[in-house]
This record gives sequence, C-alpha cells and structure tokens, in this order.
Amino acid sequence: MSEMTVSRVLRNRGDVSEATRDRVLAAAKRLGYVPNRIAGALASSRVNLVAVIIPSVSNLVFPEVLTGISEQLQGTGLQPVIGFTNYLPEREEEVLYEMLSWRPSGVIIAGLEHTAPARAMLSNAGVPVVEIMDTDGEPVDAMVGISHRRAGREMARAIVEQGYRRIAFLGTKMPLDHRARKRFEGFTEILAKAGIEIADREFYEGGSGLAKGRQMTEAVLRRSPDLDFLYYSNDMIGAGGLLYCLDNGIDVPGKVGLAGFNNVELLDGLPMRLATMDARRREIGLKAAELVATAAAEGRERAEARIELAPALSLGDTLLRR
Amino acid sequence: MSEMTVSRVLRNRGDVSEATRDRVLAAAKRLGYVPNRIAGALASSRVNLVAVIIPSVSNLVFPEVLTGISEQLQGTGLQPVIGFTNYLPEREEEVLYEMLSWRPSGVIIAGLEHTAPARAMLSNAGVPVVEIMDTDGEPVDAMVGISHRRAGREMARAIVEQGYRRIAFLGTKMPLDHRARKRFEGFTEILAKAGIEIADREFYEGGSGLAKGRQMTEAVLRRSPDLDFLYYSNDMIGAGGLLYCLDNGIDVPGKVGLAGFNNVELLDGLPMRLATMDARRREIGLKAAELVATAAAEGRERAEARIELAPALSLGDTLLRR
DNA sequence: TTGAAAGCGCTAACAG
DNA sequence: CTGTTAGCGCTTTCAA
Repeated sequence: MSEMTVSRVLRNRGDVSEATRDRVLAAAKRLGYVPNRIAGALASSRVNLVAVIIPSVSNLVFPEVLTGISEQLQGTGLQPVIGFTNYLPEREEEVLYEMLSWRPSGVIIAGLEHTAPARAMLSNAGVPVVEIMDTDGEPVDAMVGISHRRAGREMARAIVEQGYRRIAFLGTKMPLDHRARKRFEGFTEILAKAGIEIADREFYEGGSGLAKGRQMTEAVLRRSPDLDFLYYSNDMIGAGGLLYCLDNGIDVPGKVGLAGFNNVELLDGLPMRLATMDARRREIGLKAAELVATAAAEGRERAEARIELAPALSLGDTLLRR
Repeated sequence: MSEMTVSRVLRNRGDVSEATRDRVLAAAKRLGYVPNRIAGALASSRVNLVAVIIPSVSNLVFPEVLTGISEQLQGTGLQPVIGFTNYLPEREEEVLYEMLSWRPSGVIIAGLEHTAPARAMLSNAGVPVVEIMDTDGEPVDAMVGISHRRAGREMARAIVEQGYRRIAFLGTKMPLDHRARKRFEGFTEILAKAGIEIADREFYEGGSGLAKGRQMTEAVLRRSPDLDFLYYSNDMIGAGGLLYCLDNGIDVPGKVGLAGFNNVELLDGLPMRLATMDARRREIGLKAAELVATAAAEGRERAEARIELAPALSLGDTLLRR
C-alpha cells in the first residue's frame, strides 16, 4: 500500500475501500502513529492554527475572551495558539513574528495600537486579522470590541446624573494600557461638559488585587477627604476599595460612590454589588473566532468587519441616587 | 547570493561577512520577509515550541503557572504553545495528539492522570515530558509539583491541633478534579487518625466565585449548625464563605474556623486573611520549563526528574487558637 | 479505488 | 566566506 493511500485514510479524503481503510487505521493505532503536520502543512500550505495574541492571562479579562475563542473554534478544525505580550509593544512584535512564521490561518490580536512593523506584518499576513477589545481606532482588517471612550462617557453620565461632583479616578499607569486611557478620556470629556474636573487621581503599577485597591483608596481619601466618587479602572481594585470603605465605616454610596470596570463574575458575592460595566469579553471572543473561521473556511484573505458591542452598565449598589 | 547565505544570516549561523549580512538584513526588512518555519522545521527537524497542556485558564491557578513557564523560557529560543482540556480526559487526548503532530521540543502537562492512549503518546513522544502540579503518582517522564495528599494532611493537622472537631469539606465535585480529591483523601486520613470524621460536605459544579462560596456556606451551616470548621477546596469559595460569615455575625475563627487552598494573591485585602496553603504555582512553572529547556538544549529525549515542592501553610486570621 | 512523481521552503552536509 | 545538492514527510496532481 502506498503512503498516498495512508495519507488519504488519515485525512478522510478521496475514496478508499473499507478494507484498506480499516487496515490503515489498525496499523496506525498499533504503531502509535502521529502524523507529522509540519510536512503536511508544508505540502498543502494549510495550517489549522489561529494565532491569538493577548497581553497576559493574569488580568481576569483575557481568560474569558480565550474561553469564547476556544468555544467557537471547536468543531471548525482550527486550533487557537496563544501568545503573551506582557503589554510590551516590542514583545508583541516578537510574538507576532514568531507566530506568523508558522503561517497560521488567522490572527486574533488584542488592541488597535501596534508598532509600525507589527502593523506591516499584520497587513501582509495574507490571512484574516481580527483586532479585539477596542473599537476606538482603525483596524488593519477587522475589529470586534467595545468603545472604551463610550464606556467612560456612559459611566461619567451615570455618575453625574446621580449628583456626584468630587470625583477621582484610580487606575493603572496608562501609557501601556490604551483601553484604560480611552475610558479615562471619555470619562473626563463628559465631566468637562458638566463643568466638573477630576478632583484627584491615583495610579498604580504591577498586578491588581484587593490589597492594591485598599491602599489606593486609603491614599486618595486621605489626600482628598471631600471626594464623593471613586472611579476604578477595574473591578478588582474597585472591590478592594469597597472593602476598605466598609471596614472604615464610610457610607457607600451615601458619602462615597464607587464604580469599577469589567463586570468580573468571580466577584459577585461582595457585601455590596459594585457598579461596573460589562466589557462583553466572552462575546468578543466568540465573534472574533467566528470571523476568522468563516473567512478561513471561504479562503478569504481578510475578515473585513467592524463590530462594536455595547458595554452594559450595571449600577449595582454603589452608585445609587442619594 | 544563494538562498543558503540568506538562511545563514537569518539564523545567525555560520560565518557570513558583515557586508553580505547587512545586505541580506536590509532586503529582508524591506520586503517584510517572514521566514517559513514550517519548511525550516521540516528540514532541520527542530521545532522551537513547547506544548503546554492545562485544564483551563479561568481557574486562577494556571495563569501563574503559565507566567512561570513564559518567564523561564524567555531567552531560550523556545516558545510555549498552550492548549486547554476543560478537565475532560478525551479533550486532553485530542489536544495532545494535535500538539504532538507539530513535533514540539517538549511537553508540559497538568496532572498525572491521563487516558491510556494519552500516556502512550507521551511516552512515545521522543521529547522531554514534564507532568506538573501533582506528585502523588508515577510520571511518564518527569514531574514537578506538590503532594496534594500531603497538603490535605498538613491542613488537617493544623486544624485538629487548634482544637476544631466538627469539620466540613466544601469543594468541587471531584471525579474530574484529581488534585482536590487527593487533598480530601489526605485530609480525612489525618482526621481519622485523630478519631474525627468529616461532619458534613458540600459540593458544587461550575465556576467558582465568591457567590458560590456564600451559597455553599449558608447551605452547610444551615444543615449542620454545630460545625466549627469549614475547609474549602479553593480560596475563592473560601473568601465567599468568609464574607458570608462576617455579614451574618458569625465569629471567625471563634465560632467557625475557615481555610482555603492556593494562596491566591488577588485576594489579599479581604477583611481577614484566609488560612490557606500555597501551591507553589509559579515555581512549578519555572522549574518545569527549566527541565524542558535543559533537556531540549542537550538533545535528551527525557527530562527524568521528580521534584516535589513543599506546600506552604499560612494560618492567616481564620485558623487561630481559640 | 490505488499508485507514482514532483515539489512545498527550508537546512545539513559538503565542496569550493 | 559562499555555493551546490539532496532531502525532510507529507499532499497535489495526474495516470493507471
């Protein structure tokens, strides 16, 4: 029997007689044969891999996106391959180069901001590229996400409507985090329209966590005791802030209102529900994977879509009318 | 100039004159050339990929392991490629097959329990295989982790020593989660030696989170109001339980002591520090990656090591002498 | 339904 | 320091 016949059986392609097929399968199993996709890919110029490039996996944000991607890719024959950038543009460039050298069937990459060489690689990749999470900008090919500017604006509107006036922002140092920056910009834009200026701000570096939220909250309230609202760049530090306030007998949301961002499900179950905004992470993953899978299946070189999901505001118990 | 010279420049191999090198690099950059690793790998039978197979990334446990792996692999020229099994043995088998078909330079896989075909694939892979997280069992090649039986035993000892007697276990349904099961076994073993039987138990399915911890705690305390200790299978549900107790005026650790597992840093900052046990996740990732990298660099087909790290008990504020 | 030949884009090995 | 030749393990294409 020729290797050709074996190849046909293993790929379920072309016509092979039952008898031959069974013999091949039996032999493959007995020998523990695992086909060499490297050779297969080279010969067919088809690779069943989708490159997924995200900043990190400790952020609580990305696991859900990945879940969506995995789920959607099930059954398409495509496999996600994940790479991490640690929020470093140069690292992103390296990872992208590395992944493209494997000629994946598509690329899903977080954010719209990339170095010039990275953008060049993406537009020359010859496969569908979906930029995710953010829609405030121009994608190389397709994008799926929410507008973080809008998210910031909507939260600001809700806060102003409830009568809060002495408002502080607490979040990451932003040069690296474009999405947090855009939320901040949208946020201050609406405040400005209402004649309000950010009363104080507090930034942190390193991992977020409840403890970090406590520290920051203590620091900012000590510095500006008259604050009546704290807007956090994520739920984790927001939850820390909430716990700090409760521990210290600070009336929430009467004396101080609080809001976070992301709608982290893990945190349901806090003493109060933190006001937050759902970033639609899972849906972003699902949709991005669908775009890639469809385009790849049709042999298109681009996905070409712009999908903006609406961030969903939830007021919880910490942003109430007083 | 021959393609061979180009290849040499791009791989930094062999002697090439400065002038030629510069010309090649310039041309590569200008053309946006990205080498085809598929062809390269086929020709050289060298693949700079390390397969990393873990259950999921929403577990809070695995992100840290991945961080350790990524970190250690930096600079070795090796790249981790991650696959998810969702705790399903059949899925693990598929993912493993898929990954091995790319002929990675090494495999890092969570757990010691695999289907027979999966074990066969691992032992025939011809590359170093490191099984991580758990050391209670026989590895195919190498293993790095903690003994979950021992972790359960040590926690039980600490609890018994503090005089607790009416002890409940709260955790996942265990058929899928071997490590939780082993902790439970170690735990009950020590209790039995002290003449104590588990007073109650409560299991859950689906994602863990604070809310789940609250529900379970309420349910178990309602059913068995005389409990004096709750041992949770992870910190997240433990934290939920803690918040429940505090909200309901239950004296912790006076009336009820609490302990979790994992030492999730994110949760530092709760009103009380939960007793827990550090599973040494980051170090496991670091060590596993080091084993693979070393073996791969030396061209060995096996890593052959058994590294058991000691789980570190921290008593926090919820497992105090009363 | 099966087989034979050619070649995917690169690198090992050797020659110049 | 640079070039040539062969071939990695498959799939495509065409012939039988």
